[in-house]
Amino acid sequence: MATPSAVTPTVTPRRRYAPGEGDRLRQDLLDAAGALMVRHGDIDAISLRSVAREVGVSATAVYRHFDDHVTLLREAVDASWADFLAALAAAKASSDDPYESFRAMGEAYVAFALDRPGQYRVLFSNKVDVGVESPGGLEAFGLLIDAVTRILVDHGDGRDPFFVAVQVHTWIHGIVDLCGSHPGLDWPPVAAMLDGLSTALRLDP
Amino acid sequence: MATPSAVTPTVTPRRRYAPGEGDRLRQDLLDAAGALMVRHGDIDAISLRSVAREVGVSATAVYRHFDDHVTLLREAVDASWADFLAALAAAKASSDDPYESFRAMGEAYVAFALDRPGQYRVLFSNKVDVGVESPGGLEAFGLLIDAVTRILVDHGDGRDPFFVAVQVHTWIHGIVDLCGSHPGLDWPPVAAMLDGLSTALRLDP
DNA sequence: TGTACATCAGTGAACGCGCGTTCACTGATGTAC
DNA sequence: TGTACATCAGTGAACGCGCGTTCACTGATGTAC
Repeated sequence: MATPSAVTPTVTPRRRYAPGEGDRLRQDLLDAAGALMVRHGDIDAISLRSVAREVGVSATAVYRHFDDHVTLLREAVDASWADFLAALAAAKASSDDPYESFRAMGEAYVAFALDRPGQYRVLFSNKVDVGVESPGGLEAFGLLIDAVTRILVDHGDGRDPFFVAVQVHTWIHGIVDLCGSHPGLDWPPVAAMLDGLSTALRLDP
Repeated sequence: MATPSAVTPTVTPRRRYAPGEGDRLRQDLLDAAGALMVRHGDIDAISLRSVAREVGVSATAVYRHFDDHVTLLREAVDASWADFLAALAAAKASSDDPYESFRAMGEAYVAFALDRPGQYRVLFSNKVDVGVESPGGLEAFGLLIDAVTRILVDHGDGRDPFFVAVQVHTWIHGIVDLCGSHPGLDWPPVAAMLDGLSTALRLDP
């Protein structure tokens, strides 16, 4: 048996950034933490050393850019919220029609949650003992209230937009969280579930 | 300053079980694991040593009753499913009226989830990389399909009971998971959300 | 183009900790007499 | 009632591991000449 990779090792060593470019490692670390979130779906499973390993750097190098482990994770979570918010905002702005805009938001929400269930879980299924609320979540919820309000106004529907938005959010969260957590079961198609949601909540055109 | 507890230590040492009674420690360990689930809401946070510590026993003692760490946790999760199932079944059987029975199930579901959010999370918000489906979950879902079917029949409603049961489950899961994960936000009252659910899904009398 | 050098991106050894698991053991208990 | 003893519930030290964090350091890079 020849060992063909004896000369060319499988892991090419990382090239260090040039002086002045060192801050790029900071972004690499945040990206790596995001990738680990996607893979593990549990923020507690993301160690400082695993992030460094993912980038190909020693654990000590992390301390050049972040105060400590929790600071790194906090920033990575904030970046995930920004991703999520951007996806939702783009979907919302994709149409002037309230119904199409709402529907696009729902699809973007579901797509984000099912494409990256781990990352979604980190954002929305936080630990019981977490204390602080993320501003990203509130901002995303604001987008939803706005979209629902436009539909209710269009319908001349007197329901409370906040309450209906909570209904939409709890339901859609339940759909993606259960489907994402138990992909082995044969759920109805997501599109059918979204149709069922907007019909039941009378948010159809 | 006197130290009044110098003679009577705060932690009274555990009395060992008598010969022949040793199996009782097994139940104590499962109970302790359940208590830690309630507290942490994350099965990965429950170490073998923490369960032993909770009971007041050395880590080694666990091995007299369980093969290893994962066997202990698996049995503890199974016991939690049994708890949940029993609560749901009792609520279902509490009335012959399909609507009252359904409503009682909903309230029992919510009560379980909000009283013990950690335990609920362990059961329903499993990790992304978990492989096996629990039979307890399927059995509980069977109860729900049955309850929904009775209402649809009573209504002469032709909808697919499975689909409607999935709608109920996803929604109610979303409600308790979001409310449980973010208790700091001012959600509408749970009773109002349950009313909204049965109205929107036309499961009212 | 060639070389000396200061900068600063990144390293590697070490620490104390909690973990799962093993091993040989200890000593409280109920029972037989 | 009193004592010797076998049983077996539970212990404590030890292991190798990955973790977060610290410390003193190294050596690749771009630049000045």
